[in-house]
Order: sequence, then C-alpha cells, then structure tokens
Amino acid sequence: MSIQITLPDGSQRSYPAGTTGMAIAESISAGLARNALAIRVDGDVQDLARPIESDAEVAILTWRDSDGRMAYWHSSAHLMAEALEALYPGVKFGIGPAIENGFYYDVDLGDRKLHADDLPAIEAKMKALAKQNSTFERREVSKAEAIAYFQEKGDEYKLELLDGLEDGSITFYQQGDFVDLCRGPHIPSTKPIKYPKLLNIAGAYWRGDESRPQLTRIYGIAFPKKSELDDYLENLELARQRDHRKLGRELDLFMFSDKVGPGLPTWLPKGAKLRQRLIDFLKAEQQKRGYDPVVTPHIGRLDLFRTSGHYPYYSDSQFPAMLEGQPSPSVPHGEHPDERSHSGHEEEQGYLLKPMNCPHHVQVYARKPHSYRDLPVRLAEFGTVYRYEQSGELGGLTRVRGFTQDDGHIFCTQAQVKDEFKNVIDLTLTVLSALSFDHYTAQVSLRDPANTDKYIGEPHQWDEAEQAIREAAEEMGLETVEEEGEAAFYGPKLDFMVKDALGRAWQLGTVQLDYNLPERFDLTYIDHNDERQRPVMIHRAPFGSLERFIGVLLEHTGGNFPLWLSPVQVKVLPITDTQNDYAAGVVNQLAAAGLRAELDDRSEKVGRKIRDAEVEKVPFMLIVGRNEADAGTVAVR
RNA sequence: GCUGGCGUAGCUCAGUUGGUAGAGCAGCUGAUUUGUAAUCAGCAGGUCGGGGGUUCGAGUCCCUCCGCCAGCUCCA
Repeated sequence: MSIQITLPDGSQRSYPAGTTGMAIAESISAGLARNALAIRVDGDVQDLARPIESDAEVAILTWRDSDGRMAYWHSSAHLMAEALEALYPGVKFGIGPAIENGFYYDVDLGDRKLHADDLPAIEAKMKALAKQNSTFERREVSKAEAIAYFQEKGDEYKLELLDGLEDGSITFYQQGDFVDLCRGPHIPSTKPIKYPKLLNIAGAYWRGDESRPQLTRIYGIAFPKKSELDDYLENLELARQRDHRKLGRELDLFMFSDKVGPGLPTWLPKGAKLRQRLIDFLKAEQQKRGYDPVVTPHIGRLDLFRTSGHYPYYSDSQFPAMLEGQPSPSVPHGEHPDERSHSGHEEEQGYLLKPMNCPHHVQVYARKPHSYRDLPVRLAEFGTVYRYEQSGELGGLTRVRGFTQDDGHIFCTQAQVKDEFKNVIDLTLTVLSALSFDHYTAQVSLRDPANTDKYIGEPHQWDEAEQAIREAAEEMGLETVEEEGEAAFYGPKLDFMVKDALGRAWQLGTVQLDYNLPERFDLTYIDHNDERQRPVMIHRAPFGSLERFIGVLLEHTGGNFPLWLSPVQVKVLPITDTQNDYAAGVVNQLAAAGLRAELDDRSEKVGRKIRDAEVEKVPFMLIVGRNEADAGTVAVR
C-alpha cells in the first residue's frame, strides 16, 4: 500500500503507508532531514517519528517555521524539567509550554527556594543532558496507567491535569529519565538544544488562580546556534534602549516622584507640549466628526457611582472616598462600605475621585429631554481619572493610577449603532495611521462564558452588542481576533492592541457598546411616534489614555517622533558666535512660520552642538557659518 | 496583593574579607571662536531609598517599611 504525499510546493510523491516525517525529509534531502524539527500533516503539527497512514498534505518544519520553533522550545522546556529533576529530586511539575519567545515551566520545589544564581547550574545541566542526545519517545497510555504513574511520583499537579483528560487521548513523552504528561509534538532528540539560556524566575499561580498555590515559573529560551542566542540577547538589550521610562527621562518628558505617589506621572514642559499636540490633533478630528466638547469635575457623589453600578463593586480599585462630614478620605480601599454599615440604614454620602467619565457624561445627556432628531449626541472630554491599581501592576506610563482618557460617549438609537461604531473605527484608524502604528491587532473582547456573573446586563443585550461589533468591524474591512473574558463588565469591546518594545501587547484605542448604563440611569429619547425609547451608549477612546499611548509611542519610535510631534523640530547651530545674530534671525523666521525652533549659541564646537541635538532627537539641524551668513542661507542636516 | 531581582551624586556605574564614599557624563565658573556626533581647566554636588538592630566601627551583616523592574493575579 502506498500513499500520496503532497508537499508545500504542490508536488506529490508516493511513500509506503506508515512512512514517517523523518523518512520523507530524508527522501527530499539530507540537509532537510538534519534541520527537521517536526512535521505538519494536514494542518496538524506532529512528531517526525509518527507514522503517516494515508494521503496527506505535509510540510517539514524547521527552525524557520514558527511551529518548528514551538516544538523546539517545548522540547527545551522538557529538557529543563529533566535538569531540574536531576538537580532537585522530588520537584513537582505544573505546566511547561513554549511561548512566543522561548518557554517556561512552572515547578513546585517544596520548601526549597530558587534564586537567580541557581539558573546557571540548571543551564549547565541542560547542556550536559542535551549532549546525551536522548530521543523524545511518545507513548500512548491509559488514564489509569497515567494516574498510577503520577500517584507513585506524588505529583498532584499532573494528577489534576489528568482529571480533565479523556481516557484514550493521553500521551506521555520521555527523554532520558524524564517522563511527562504531554500532548506533544516534540523534536526528535535533545541534541539541537545546544544553547539554552534561562532568563528569569517568577511566581505564577497554579492554573492562573490567585487562590491556589503559587508555583515557581522559570523562563528560558534556547537556540541551535550560538550566534542566534547572541543576537537574541543583543536585541533584548536594544529593546531596553527603547524603554519609554528611559526615553522619557532622557528627553525630559515626564517624571515620577515618590512624594507625589506611585503610578502618578508628572508631565514636564516638553512632555506636556507633546500631550497638547496630541490633544489638538484629536480635537480637530473629533470636531470634523460631530463631537461636542464637555468638561466635567474630577469627583462625583457616591450615589452617581452607585447608580452606574461602579460602586461599591469596584471599591478595591478605587481611591478612598471622601465622606460627607468627615475631614479626610475614610473608606479604605478594599473595604466594601455595605459590609461595614451592617446596621443597614442610610447609605453613606460622600464623593469619589472618578475612575471613569461615563456617569458624568450620562448626566450631561440626562439634563433635558431628547428628540430622536437630536441623536446621535456625541460628547467628548479629555477626562482625568484615578484608579487604585494593585501596586504590583504599576509600570512606567503603561499602567498608572492617574491618567487622562481621550474619552467620548455617543448616545444614539439602535438603528444608528452600526454607523456610529464604524465612524469610531474610522477615527481610531486615522489616529493609528497618523502615528504610523502599522502593527496593531483589532481584538473583539467578549464575555467569559464560564464566568457570566461578573457581567451586568441582560444576556440578549450582550448577544446583540457582540454581534453589532462583529458586523461593524467586518463592514469596515477590519481583521479581528476574538478574545473571551476580555470584555468590560458592562459590555463587549473592540480593542486596538499595540505591542511595546519587549513585545507585550497593550490596549490603546477602544470602542465599547453599552446597553446597561442607559438602563440604570433611565435615559430616554422621544421617537417619531412620540414614544419614549432607550438610547444606546457607545464608549470610545481612540488613544485609550494619553499616558499609555505616549508610552507605547515612545517605544514604537524610540523617541524619534514624527516631525509634527517633535518637541523641538529645528535647531539652529551657529559655528562661531559671530553668526549668533544671524542664527537668531533664522530662528525668528522659523518661529514666525509656526515651527518649533531653538538656537544653540553655546561656545561649543559645531560637532558638539550636532551631537547634543542628535541625542535630543531633533529632526532638523540648520548649521550656519560665515558662508551661510554671507549668502543668507542655511546648511540643512 | 504574590514570587524573584534591584535601590550609592541629576544620569550611567565602581566601592576588596565590615575600617568611615569614588569615576565618567550632566551642572556651574573661566578660557577657547571652532565647519557636521563629545575643546580644555577649575569648582560644586551624596544622612549610600527610610527606620531600627548587631558591632569599637555598617554603603557592606540582620530586621522592617518604601519605591523601582520582570512575571503572576487584576485591569471600569
């Protein structure tokens, strides 16, 4: 019996049934066989040793294929586990997957603590084990057999994982003395894992659940070639150069002060001007699109947030409220006021620093009756909000406790939802393209179906809202990914995710559909039959927040802003102070033309002035010496 | 909040087995008048994150608090 194998180039070859990926690779070329890591069979990534029994489309996967690297790094995780078991007998294992760059394994070392200095020894053990060139052996096992094995070993984590697996679908992989419950696929043997590098240690809750034990997560990466490892580490170093915290300090854009408080950025003159330019840009775009500006206070009565549903359910992440009749903030965060007022009478009166602007904007809408002819009502505000984020969550400008949202709320009829949504998508794309964010992911953030009580509102409204978002995105030709469990508690969202220098994805722009707040605040409009109707609310923020946006923009540009955003667009550099007057005239002309220009009239050599302007990332330098001054020109750099 | 790492001058960093803080850059002052990425000299700058402890003596060791970084959890 022979089978037909179709290769990626479309060519077909015959092989005996039961041939393996490795045999196919060998038949194509010795080089391919040497570099083969795994095989894709009809879309399914498998071990090269698995027999192939019927006609199939296959692709031999090497280091060039992301699935090949995934198999390689997953195998590296097993190799690290083998090293850990050799060095720390009795260690228990959680999960150990490949990730975008490398792999990790979650382990329980009992009472032993792992420290950063322990990593080189583990790395060395990995290298030694890799040299033994152990093959990764796949074995199908019965559930009973698997349970018996891990009971014997005393690994409750693997037993818990087994709990969720069907008998008949369970496989073990073994290399050397290490046996793991694993679905695979793996590379043929440990030999290619020549240059492992363990990067860091962190705690990670078992199954991502805060109430369960915290395991030790060891992150690592590995490469077949030394040069690739070196390149990777060098790129990491380059990424660190683009850290927005470093650039923000160097370019004098913003600062943090312990005395002001953690997570509370302070904007310096250059940064404040940068913010202002972004604000001006968006205001102009919003004006074109029919938004009306509003300005609302930074605080609001507790009752406002009780009606909106934000209080007290999110009191963990709110700054303490200011209570009526008491001199200072007196509700500790994390404490539910309704748990404290056990007597159950009268609710406390007081104020909250606003954690969002929506309830205020709702009050603007609610101030007067609305006709369907008024809709949509589009309100926009650069609104500063405060959220008491967990201390461990804070970082630079990307996660802060006080920030300014380019917030806006649209109140419209159900029939207008899709067009309004599309209008907002268009605005968001305009913003992203003006700042050359070409690599973003549009993410439809949906409910977590396994955890529906954390959301407020009717399920049928959620269904409607989720569907409306999908349709609007599709009609705008937007490619989206869907993520369950990422919705806001009051509605599904369309989020625009952009990566920072280290590859972490951040939510910038967001559009959210909300049937809930109009209900809670009993918002209405009068339709053409003179009947009261409920408007729909759209929350939107094309930047997301100015803080996070500027943080990610800094990492994206490395501080080399587009000309229209540069704090200083032109620097005029006289060569000697004989040209200072002429240079000052040039600066005045530039300023009169609306450009941001500065004069460097220090008595330094021009090389020094150029260097300083380069370090400051000034896009244009105009150098003027005697020749230029005489001719009334400038030399442009 | 949790796990691990870190905290010395504005910035980047040095500081031996515990012996009483140092460099470069930036800043200031002066000299220099220079043609496309760092001119020279001088000066000034630190309760070594805060507090407590051990010790004759602590930047170094211990405790505790604060902050920062990576990850986890969270993220209206």
